[in-house]
Amino acid sequence: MPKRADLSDTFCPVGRSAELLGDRAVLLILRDLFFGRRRFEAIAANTGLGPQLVSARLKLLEGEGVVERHAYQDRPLRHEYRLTDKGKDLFGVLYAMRGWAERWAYKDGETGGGPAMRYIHRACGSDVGTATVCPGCGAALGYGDLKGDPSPALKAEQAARAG
Amino acid sequence: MPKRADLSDTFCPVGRSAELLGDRAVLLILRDLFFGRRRFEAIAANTGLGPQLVSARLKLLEGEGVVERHAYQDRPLRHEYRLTDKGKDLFGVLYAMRGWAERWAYKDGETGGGPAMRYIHRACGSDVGTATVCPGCGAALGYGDLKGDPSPALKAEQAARAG
DNA sequence: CTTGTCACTATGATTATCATAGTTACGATG
DNA sequence: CATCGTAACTATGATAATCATAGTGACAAG
Repeated sequence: MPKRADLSDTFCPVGRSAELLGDRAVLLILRDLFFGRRRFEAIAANTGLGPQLVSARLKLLEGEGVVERHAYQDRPLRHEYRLTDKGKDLFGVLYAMRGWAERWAYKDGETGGGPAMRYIHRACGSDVGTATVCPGCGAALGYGDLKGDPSPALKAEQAARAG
Repeated sequence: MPKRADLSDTFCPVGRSAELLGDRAVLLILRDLFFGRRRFEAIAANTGLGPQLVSARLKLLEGEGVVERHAYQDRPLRHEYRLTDKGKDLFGVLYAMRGWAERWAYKDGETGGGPAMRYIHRACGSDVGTATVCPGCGAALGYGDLKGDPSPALKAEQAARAG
């Protein structure tokens, strides 16, 4: 493609976010990072993206201050990727995407009755459904407040991709 | 690009959303639709996207049931685009993106002190900041509950693009 | 000293994107 | 009645991002 117009200097906040988030690969990598996958190969395998794309996007995310490269061993030198505070704060976006998909993107019965991914409010134990506020205790929900529980179908899919 | 892997049959809800939302043009068009721009030319002008891209993405969004084409006059025949209920339900995603950008994507003073886009809770009049729950009355916030108020800088930028 | 793992980089074919220009249908202006 | 203007597109060609596949470097284990 030709060089796309730069949105990083627009005053519109959605435009600024779109510059980073309007990209399939970025979204999938962030999802995996939130899911706890920190290693390059694990991310590449689960997302199905080629190593070149994963590499490019992780560099981009690092440059944006959303992700940090961290050596987890010295001999041989190996790195893992972690979300920074700025990165963790993107949880609201991914959680909203998940909520929308749970409500609209599945055929009846496709997930076996429940959601593809259940979230439990750690503090009170309630299943929060797709709400932004805990239906049990009324608290606002952020990353860290929630415990994800993938459905059997989702778990099987991920296991298959991990090879 | 080569044909990218299809994510519409993954069990991961973020993956399904990413198939649609992991695209700059889609995000910008949705933003404009939420902002009240319904006409093709208005969207093309404000987003800065070429007519071919706008056309392709509106067709995609229509096919996904997110947008509806609606004739607003007969002679000559003219169409406008409106969000369906499924489309309006994407507000949470765009709102989360806006919140993240307001918190992280601006340099100090760049917006003149306040947010680039203020949101007021219609029911109680509170400025909601970037919260998902009204800080004034505690209600959960959705599209329709909020009244957007662009900062002078953002208003000027949009006026300039409208030509 | 061959095999395996991890984190990448290199290469080449494919195709989406952009900028620009053109089209269709109509109404209004001169 | 011929041109101009507007809205909503479609057509064309150059450019560049993406994918699949293969290869690299550093080390450890067998």
